[in-house]
Amino acid sequence: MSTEALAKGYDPKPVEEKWSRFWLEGNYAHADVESDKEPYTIVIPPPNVTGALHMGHALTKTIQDVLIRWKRMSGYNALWLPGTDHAGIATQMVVERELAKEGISRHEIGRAAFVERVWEWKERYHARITHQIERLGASVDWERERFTLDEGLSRAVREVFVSLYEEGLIYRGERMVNWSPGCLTVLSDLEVIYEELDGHLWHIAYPVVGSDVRLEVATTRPETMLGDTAVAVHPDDERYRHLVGKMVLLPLAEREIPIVADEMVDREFGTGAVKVTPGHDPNDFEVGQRHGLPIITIFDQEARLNDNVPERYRGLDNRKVREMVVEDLEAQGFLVKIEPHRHSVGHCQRSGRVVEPMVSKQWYVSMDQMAAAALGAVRDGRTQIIPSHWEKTYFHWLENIRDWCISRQLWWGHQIPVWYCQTCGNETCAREDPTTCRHCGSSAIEQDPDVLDTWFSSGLWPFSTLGWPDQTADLRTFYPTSVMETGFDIIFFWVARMMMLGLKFMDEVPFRTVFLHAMVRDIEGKKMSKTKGNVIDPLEVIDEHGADALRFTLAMLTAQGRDIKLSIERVAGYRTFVNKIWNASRFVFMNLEGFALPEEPLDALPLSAADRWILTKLDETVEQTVAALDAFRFNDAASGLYTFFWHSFCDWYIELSKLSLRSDDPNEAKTVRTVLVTVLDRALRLLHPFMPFVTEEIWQKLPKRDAPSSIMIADYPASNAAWRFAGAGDLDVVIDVVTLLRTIRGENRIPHHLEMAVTLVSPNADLRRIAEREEGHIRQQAGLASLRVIAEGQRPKKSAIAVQGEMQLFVPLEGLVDIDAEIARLQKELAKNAKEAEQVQKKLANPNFVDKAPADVVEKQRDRLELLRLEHTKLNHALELLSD
RNA sequence: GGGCGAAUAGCUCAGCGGAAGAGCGUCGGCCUUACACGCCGAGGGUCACAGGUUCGAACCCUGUUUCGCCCA
Repeated sequence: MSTEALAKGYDPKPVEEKWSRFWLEGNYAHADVESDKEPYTIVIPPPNVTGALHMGHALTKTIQDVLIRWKRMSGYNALWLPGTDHAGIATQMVVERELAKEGISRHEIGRAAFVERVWEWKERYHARITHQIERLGASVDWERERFTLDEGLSRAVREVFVSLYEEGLIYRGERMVNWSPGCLTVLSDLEVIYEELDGHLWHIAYPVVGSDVRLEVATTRPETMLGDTAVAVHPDDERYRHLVGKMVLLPLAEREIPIVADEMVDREFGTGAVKVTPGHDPNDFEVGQRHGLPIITIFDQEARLNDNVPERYRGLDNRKVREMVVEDLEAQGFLVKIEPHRHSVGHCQRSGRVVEPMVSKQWYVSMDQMAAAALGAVRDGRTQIIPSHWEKTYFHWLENIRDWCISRQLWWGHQIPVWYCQTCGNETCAREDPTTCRHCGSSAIEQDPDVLDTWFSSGLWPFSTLGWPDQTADLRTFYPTSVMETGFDIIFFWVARMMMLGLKFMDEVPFRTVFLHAMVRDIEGKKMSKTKGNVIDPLEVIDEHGADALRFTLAMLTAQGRDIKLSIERVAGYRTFVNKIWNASRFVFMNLEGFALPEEPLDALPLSAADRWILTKLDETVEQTVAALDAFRFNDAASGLYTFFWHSFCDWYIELSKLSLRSDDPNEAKTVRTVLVTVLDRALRLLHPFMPFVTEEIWQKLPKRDAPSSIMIADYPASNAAWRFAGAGDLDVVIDVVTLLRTIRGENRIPHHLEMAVTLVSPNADLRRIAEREEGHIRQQAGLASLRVIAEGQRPKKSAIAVQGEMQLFVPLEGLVDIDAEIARLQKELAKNAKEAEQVQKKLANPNFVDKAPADVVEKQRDRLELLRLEHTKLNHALELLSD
C-alpha cells in the first residue's frame, strides 16, 4: 500500500515513457500461442514503412487498441499483430526524389543498386513509424511484427501467384490500361482518381473523301485525333446513315479513315459523330475491336508524341500538342467551334498527372470466381460489416468487378515470378527460380521485370503474417482474425481483396467483423492535407497534451458513420478529463493514510446511501460500457465513462465522502475509504483501454489484494447483480434537494458563505425519513445552517420556495432575497408547469390515445399529470405566501 | 447518370416511435484545503422544407432543397 502523494497536475510525458518501457520489457502484449484462452485477433492495417504517423493512423490504432486491451483484460488470448507495408509506388518515388537531389536517376545506377538504396531507406525509416505507434500506447505484439517484403511473406506472395497462374486465374493480356506518365507505370482502375474539371468541347470538321461534305465531330481531347483510325456514328442516325462506309480525310495527319456505324455512339452528345482513337480511349478500343480498326499509339511513356504523328509534333508533351493541334486546325479552317464542357478526368493517385489510356500487355487476376465467394461470405453473415450500410458498396463493387491489373512497371516490390524464354518464346512460372525454360530447356530465359501491385501482397496479410503457406500453430490459433478495423476508403483496395484471397487460400473468411471507421477531418470538415496546411500532427498533440487525451478525444468523436472533425482545442478539452481523473485519484490517496483494504466483502460493511448509490451507478456504467464496446459504439462507451467519472464520482460521491472521511466513527471512515478505492480501481480498469497510461500510473499506486503486475492484464469489470445495492435510489432525494437549493442560491445570488436555514415540507414519510437521515449530506452540499423536516405545519413567510413533486423547500431570507424577483421566478415556473400540464391533459383527453397506446404509457402520463397538478397547487400557494 | 450519407442549441455532435440531450462556447456567482485543466447555477432549439402513416413522429414513408462521399 502506498500513500505517496500525487503531483498537483498530471504530466503525461514521464508517465508515458515509463509505462511504455515497462509494458515492452514485460512483454505484456505478447500473445501465447499455447494459451487455452479463446483467441481474439486483429492484424494491423500495415502503414507505409517509410511513412509518418498521421491522424488517420492515430484513430485506427486507438480503436484497435481499445478493442485489444478490452478483450485482453476480458480473458481472451488477444493478439494484435503489427507490421508495415512496402508501399511500392510511394516508396519508390520518394527514393527516386532523393536520388534526384544527388542528380542521379534510378536508371543510371541500375535495378540492383536502386533496390539496395530503397532497402537502406526502409531500414532508416522503419524505426520511425514503429516508434510512433508505440507512442500512442498501442499494445501490439512486437515479436510478431511483419513486413510485406519479408522472406516469409514473399514466399506467400509467390505461392499465391503460382497457384493462381496454374489454375488459369492469373493471365497476361493486351488491353487498354491506365497509364501514369508521372509514375511511368500502369495503374489499376482503383488507383485512378476522377475529378470534375472545366474543359472544352472542340468541334472539328473532317472532310468526306470524294465530296464537299464535311463531317463534324466533337472531342474533349483534340490531340488524340492524330491517332484516329475511324469516325463513328450511330447506325440509326438518319443524319449520317448515307455516309457510313465512306472515308474522311483526317486533317493534320493527312490520312484517310473510314466512317463506321456503332451502337456505342450517343446521338445526343456533341454532333452525334465521334472520332475513334482505339489506341487511347477504352470505348474506342472496343469500337476498334468490333470493326477491325488498326490501333495507333501516339504517346510514349511520358505522354510525349511519338513517331506515328507528323514530324512537327514529335517529342513534344501531349499538353503542348493539344494547343498546337487546336491552333493548326483553326489556321487550316477545320475548327468549327469551341464550347465549354465540364467532364471528369482521371488522375494518378500518386503523381497527380492525367492518366492516359494506352494499350499495353499486363498481368491480370481473373476476379469473377473469387468475387462471388467474397460476396457470399458477407451475404450469409460469415463476415459482418459495420456500419452495415457499407455492405451495399461492397456488394456493388464485387458485382461489377473487372479483372485486376497486378503488374507495375516498378523496381520496388515482389518481382513477377515468370520467365520468358528467348529460344522458344514460352513462359515459365515457378515457385523456385528456374534456370531453364520448362518448355524447351533453354537457359536463355529472362524474368519479367515488372513487380506486383502492392495490394497483391497486402491482400494476403491476415494469413501471410501468421506463417502461411506453412501450417503454423499461429495460423491454426489466430486465423480467422476477429476484427478488421480500417478506413472505408480502402474497402475495395484492401478489404474486398483480403476477403477474396482469404477465402480462396484458407477456405475461410479472413475476419469475422469488418469495422470501418470514419475519416479524420479538420474542424471545418476539410480533409487534412499538407498543401492546405490544416494537418494536425498526432505526435505534436501527444507532446502537448498526452497520448491519453488524444486517444480519448478520438474515441469520443468516433460516432458510427460520421466523419470526425478534429481540432486541437478538443484534445485540450479532454485533457482536462485526464487531469480530472488524476486529481480525483490524488484526493483519494490523500485520504488513505493508515488504510488497508479490509478483507470482508463490501456488503459486510455499513454502506451509506451514497456508497450504495455510487456502487450501483458504477455497475450500471460497467454494463453500458461493455454493451457499447460490443457494438463498436466507442463514443457511447467513452462518454458513459466520462459522465460516470466526472459527474457521478467526482461531483457527487467524492463531495459527499468528505463528510464521512472526517467522521469520528472508525467504521464509517473505513467504509468510505474502501468504497473510494474500490470505485476508483474499477473505474480505472474500465477506462484503461481508452487511456492506458494515466490509468496504469494511478492503478499501480492503489491499495489492492492479489492484483497482477499491470492493469493491462487485470480483469475488465463485469456487471454483476451483487453490485446493485438496495437503497441506492435514496440518494436521489439528496441530489434533488441539494440541486433545488443550489438553484435558489444561484438565482437569488445568495453568497456561497451565507448558510441558509431550510424547511422541507412533505407528506411523504419515506422522503422525510431519508431527508432526516441524510441531513448531514444535505447541509454539507447545499450550505445550510439547519434543515427542518416537517409533514405539515407552519411555513416560513418571505421565503424563496422550491417545489418538486410532493416536496416543498422554504428558504427564509428576508432582506437578502429580492421578493419581486422571487415572485417572477415562481411565476415562470408556474407558466412552464401549466404548459406541460396542458399538453399531457390534451393527450389524455384523446380517447384514441387512451384506447390504443400501451397501458404503461398511458399510466405514465396520468402519473405525470397528477404530479404537475400537485406542483401547480404548491407553486400557487408559495406565491400567496410571498405576497403576504 | 447511379448509389450512399448528412441536415437537431452559437459550434461539434448523441438520440432514431411515447416528457428535446451532451461536450465546448455564452451569461451570472464562487480562489468552498483533489482539481481555476476547477466548483455552483442559468440561458439557449417550429429537430432543413412540404406532404403522408400513426392515438402519438426529431425518429417511419414519399417528395423537395442544401452539403459531403463513392461508383460510372
